[in-house]
Formats: sequence, C-alpha cells, structure tokens
Amino acid sequence: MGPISEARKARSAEEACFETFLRSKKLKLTGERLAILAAIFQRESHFDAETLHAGLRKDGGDISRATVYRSLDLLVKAGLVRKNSLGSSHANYEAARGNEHHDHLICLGCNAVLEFFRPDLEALQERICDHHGYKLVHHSLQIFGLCPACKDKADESTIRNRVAQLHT
Amino acid sequence: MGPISEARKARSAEEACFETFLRSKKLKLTGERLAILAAIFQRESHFDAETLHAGLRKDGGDISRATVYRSLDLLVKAGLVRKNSLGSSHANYEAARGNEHHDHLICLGCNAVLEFFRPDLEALQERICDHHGYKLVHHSLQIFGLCPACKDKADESTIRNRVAQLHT
DNA sequence: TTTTTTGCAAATCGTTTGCACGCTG
DNA sequence: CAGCGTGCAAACGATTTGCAAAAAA
Repeated sequence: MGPISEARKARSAEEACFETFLRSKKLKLTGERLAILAAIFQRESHFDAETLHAGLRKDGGDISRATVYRSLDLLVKAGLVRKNSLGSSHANYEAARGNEHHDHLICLGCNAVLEFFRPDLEALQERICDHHGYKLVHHSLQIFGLCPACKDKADESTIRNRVAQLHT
Repeated sequence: MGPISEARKARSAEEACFETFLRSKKLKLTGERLAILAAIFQRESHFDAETLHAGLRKDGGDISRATVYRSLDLLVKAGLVRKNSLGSSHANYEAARGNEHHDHLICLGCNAVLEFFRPDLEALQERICDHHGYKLVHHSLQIFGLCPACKDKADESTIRNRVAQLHT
C-alpha cells in the first residue's frame, strides 16, 4: 500500500470537500478514492477513464478499473469532476477546479480542447427556452473546428470523415 | 420477400436521391435498403436503431439488425438521415426531410424533442470561433429543460438524477 | 464488528465484423 | 456471372455488476 498513502500528504481543498461529501452519504474515505482524486487534480484537465487507470498504475498504485469507474461516479456526484463526451464514444472527464461551467471548442485536427464561457451564449439559450415555454435545466454545446495551427494543413476529406464519426 | 417489394410503390424524392447516391458509389439498390428508407420516412422524426428494427419486423419484413445499422450508415452518408445522441448513450436518428440544420431542446420530463433553428445562435458560434482563431466546422448543441406540461409536475431530485445520467 | 469497498471476472449494451450464401446489376 | 449485400453469430469497446475477500468506521 506504499504509494497510495503517500498521496495523503497535504490536505487539499478538494480532498476536504470529498470527505465531507462521503461523510454526508455515510460512505468511506479509502486510500483508493484519495489516490484517484489526487491523480485527477495533479493531472491536466481532460482525461478518460482508461488514461486515468493507466496513470494510476504508472504511479505505482494498482487500482482496478471497476474502482476507477465507481470513484469517478462518486466524484461527479460530489461535483468535483465533470463528465463530458467531446464527440467521442467514450466518456471524458475534467476536474471541476472551482471554475464555472463552460463549453468546449474541439480541434478536429489535433484534438486540442479549448474551454470557453460566453455570457451572451448563456443568455441566448435562456431566451430560446423562454420562447418555447421551457424551463432551462442544462445544456451541452460542443463546437468542432480547426485550430490556428491545423487550419491550413488539414485535409478536407479527412476532416469530413472525422465529422461523420462524431458521437454527438 | 412479399412486404419488402410492396414498399416499392410510388417513387418518393428520397428514394430517387438514395438511388443516385448508391449509383455514384457503385452500390446496390436492394429491397432491404428501400424498405428501411421507406420505414424511416413514414415514421415520425426521431428514432433509434432498435425501434426501427422492431418496426420493420412488425411491418412483416424481417431485416437483420446488422443490415439496419449498415443501411443507416449509408443513409447518413447520403445525407438523407441525421445522427444525433440527444443525451442518451445510444444513437438517435432523424429523417433529414430537406429541412435545414437545427438544434434540439429536450424535455427531461417527457423526453419530447423540439427542433429549433436560430440564426443568432449560429452567428454567435461563428463569432466564438473567430475570436479564438478557429475555423468552425461543425457543432452540437442540446438544451435540456422542462416543457410547459412538465414544468410544474416534475420532481427536483428525479430531474437532478436524470441530468447526472446524461451522456453529453 | 458491522458495513462499505475492493478486485476479479463475467455480464451488459449498443454496435460492428467475418464469413458463407444469396441477390443485383 | 462478378461483385455487392445479407443474415448469423461471434467479436467489440466502454462500462457495470455479483460475489467473496479486505479495509474502514
């Protein structure tokens, strides 16, 4: 159990938050859960379950895929992690570093993910709902395009193909 | 092969379009493909592969799931059918009845799907891409809310749960 | 000690694919 | 008759689940 307990060093804000959440549900604060939380928050934003699982293994730990999935669920429920799809057929996650809700701009050339938040877009969606008599609860917007670097060197038919495969 | 050939009665616009598409790719116009196309265009807009497959069986035909999936692919490539997810984990399709691109407003209470098109929204996305130096290629927006009928009678926690399960 | 968690492997779900046979052009 | 298309069943990839052993409260 070496490396797992090592992760339990400082006491990050998210760790405290997770503990509170678990307590409130009478769930337990395990080494695995802490290791997963730590891995997520020290890694860059967007990742998938498989990558996270592999990363944990590399860190010396050895946490089963099942536990990774179960913990991700918990973290999403705790509001510490957000789940997106970003057009792929498998789930994509991101640490909710206290930052606001945002939408994603995804490059079809290099898969870079750019987060953006636009009050005018939020307002417009609110207006659309009002217009139809709906109460807005949630939304998901993904814009697919080509970043400055890929804009020129991307081949038309490759991109067309990529778009056709998108799981949106 | 009875009911399949029956579907080949009039000659709808979409049938002609599909034939042209198939010809151009040196593919064949089979009874199964025509039956699937007909079923899609006489049914209401949004459906999934399983429902379509079941519907075809009920119509007397007996087309395999594999053929249904293969034909849907073809129809999407021909531009006669659009593929969406609408927040569920399995694909959702709709006949592209010559109508323009549009986005979806989905009721979390009764699952009703409302299509809408907003030039101002399209323009805003274009502006967002410009702002980041991206070239816009495609987008996917789903707004989840409560329709007028479900607005009041929906229970908070049920909705919250539904949102958490969304595959967006 | 009681209850929750874990790992494992098997199960699931939607979708895809290899293959031998059947139909279209 | 030369290719495509079809059905079947097995294969797939991501995710979930049942169960007995292990760890937290």
